[in-house]
Amino acid sequence: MRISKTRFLDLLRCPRFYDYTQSVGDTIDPLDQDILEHLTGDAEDLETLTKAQEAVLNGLHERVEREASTWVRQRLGGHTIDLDTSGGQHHVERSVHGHVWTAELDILNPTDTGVHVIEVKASTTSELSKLDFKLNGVYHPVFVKNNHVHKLVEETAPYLETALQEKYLKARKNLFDRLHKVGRHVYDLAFQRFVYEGSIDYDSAKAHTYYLALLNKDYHHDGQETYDVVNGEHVISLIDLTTITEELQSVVAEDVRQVVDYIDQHDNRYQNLIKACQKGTPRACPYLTQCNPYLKVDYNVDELMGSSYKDTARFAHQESKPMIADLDEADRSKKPKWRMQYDAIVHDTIHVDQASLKAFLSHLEYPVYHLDFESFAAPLPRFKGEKPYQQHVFQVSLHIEREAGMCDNTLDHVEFLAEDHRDCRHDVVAFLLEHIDLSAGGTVLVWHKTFERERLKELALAIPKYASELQHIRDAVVDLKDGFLGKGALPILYKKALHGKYSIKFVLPAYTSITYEGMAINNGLLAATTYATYPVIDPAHFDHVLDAMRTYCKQDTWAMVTLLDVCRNLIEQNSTD
DNA sequence: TCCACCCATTCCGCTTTAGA
DNA sequence: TCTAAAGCGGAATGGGTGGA
Repeated sequence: MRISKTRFLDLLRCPRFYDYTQSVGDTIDPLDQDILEHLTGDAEDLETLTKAQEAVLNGLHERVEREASTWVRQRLGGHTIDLDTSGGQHHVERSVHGHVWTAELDILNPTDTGVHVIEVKASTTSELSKLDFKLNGVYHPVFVKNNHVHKLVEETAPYLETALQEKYLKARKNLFDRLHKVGRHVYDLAFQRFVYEGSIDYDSAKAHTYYLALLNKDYHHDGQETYDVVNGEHVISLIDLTTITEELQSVVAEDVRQVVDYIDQHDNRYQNLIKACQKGTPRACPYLTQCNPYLKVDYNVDELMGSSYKDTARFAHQESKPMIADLDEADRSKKPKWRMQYDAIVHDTIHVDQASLKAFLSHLEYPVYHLDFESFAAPLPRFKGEKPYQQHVFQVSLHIEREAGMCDNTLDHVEFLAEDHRDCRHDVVAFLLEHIDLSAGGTVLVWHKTFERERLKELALAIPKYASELQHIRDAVVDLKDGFLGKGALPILYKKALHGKYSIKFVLPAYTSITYEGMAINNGLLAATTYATYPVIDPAHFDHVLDAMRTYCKQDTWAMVTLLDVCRNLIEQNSTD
């Protein structure tokens, strides 16, 4: 059998995976899954994209590879074999235990002194820097950057004092965990190395260095066409993982052996929900609901608020209680929220914390500006001051409610939409300052305030001239979600239709009749990808597409107007009792 | 005076949730 | 893919107490 890296990692999940591929068949084309994973993380939301749009999105990832390639040539010299060379990515394979293991090396870079092998990831150094640890209030790095290359601190300062050593080893251990955010990239590289070093292409007489190429989270673009070093930072960071991947070779060899055993054994025994299922992530096992059919059923224990996959595994598997209604008194009393959810399902109770809801509403000042941003995050920054994956706001919707309940869907609505890919930050700021007037008080209402507040902060940084005005808007932001979820041990509002969730996707159908069904653009991710693919949209349809985007964004803020009304009505009903 | 022990508080890392 | 906030639980810290 030929086993690619992706296939190998899937088979390694659990003993049962191989049997599923035999009996159920592949549920998702591995190639498609890779594209989806990189670009959106949610397969459902991409269904309406055309092939041309998919190609554009895929190209964004390829651009990162090209930048990495350019940077490798500049930094390390030599001659690179990559996407753009005749053969494309360098294919390698190795025969072990009667199977052929294959890998595609993103960049192979032979120089006079040795060979560099580089795996490019379209993710940032953010998680890498989170490995850093604190001792006595002082932060210590796990990777040290020298001459634009990150190396393990042990390779630059080998003698660490004992207390540091202990903490360091703990942080370092994450690099060996293939399910860890950084570790999975390291493991990928280690597998590439395993295959490469057993292939006919490998020349053991040469020195080999293994790098991960990531986007540098500390890079701020200078707005130029090409990516040069700006303030000592380059958009690509190279991580030297030669030592770690060397140590990982025995682990990979053991895992390869393990996969062969899984294939030979045809083990289809009952499998508990484990971390390797990657539930709730873009890398979730495609057979998750085959192993755990209860996950498809409404009101299962996975809906319990604040529960982890371990809780789900314990209830559903160990204790055979897959439904919230199955929970006994002891389970329910563990968390007030769990009891509330149980009551909502079993007794159909509707939870309303009148006092907290009143308090929330009394804090609102009118006019209330119902605000929503749509934005797009490009892996490679496009405009001056932007970082990799920085969210660029391209659309704003605003419903203005002058007095409680006084808001017309059309008359009190204003919007901004960028119709091309030029830097629109100034336009967005001008729009906000023109329409949001807080001089006589007022509230800026959003759903999930972290998002809009971060964008306002970035806009203030990008356009310092209006920093204080933007800060003023930012200070006036109130999260409508707080009126539902609240801050206490129990939410302010709950009913079983929420399924334990407070995203707009669940709240809207639970409390209103507003629906996004039948809309060409019906979620934020689709709006963002549509913006990203402007250049390939058929000009004959372009106006139609812009209309669809406007309709969607307008509906988002109108939904908030409606939900605020729902809150007020819940109070009124009670006070007339 | 020292130290073991208990309990309460704080710190820290990890996970979950939400937005695009 | 990214980010921040919040919650959780375990580890670390620190104060008080009592016995040697």
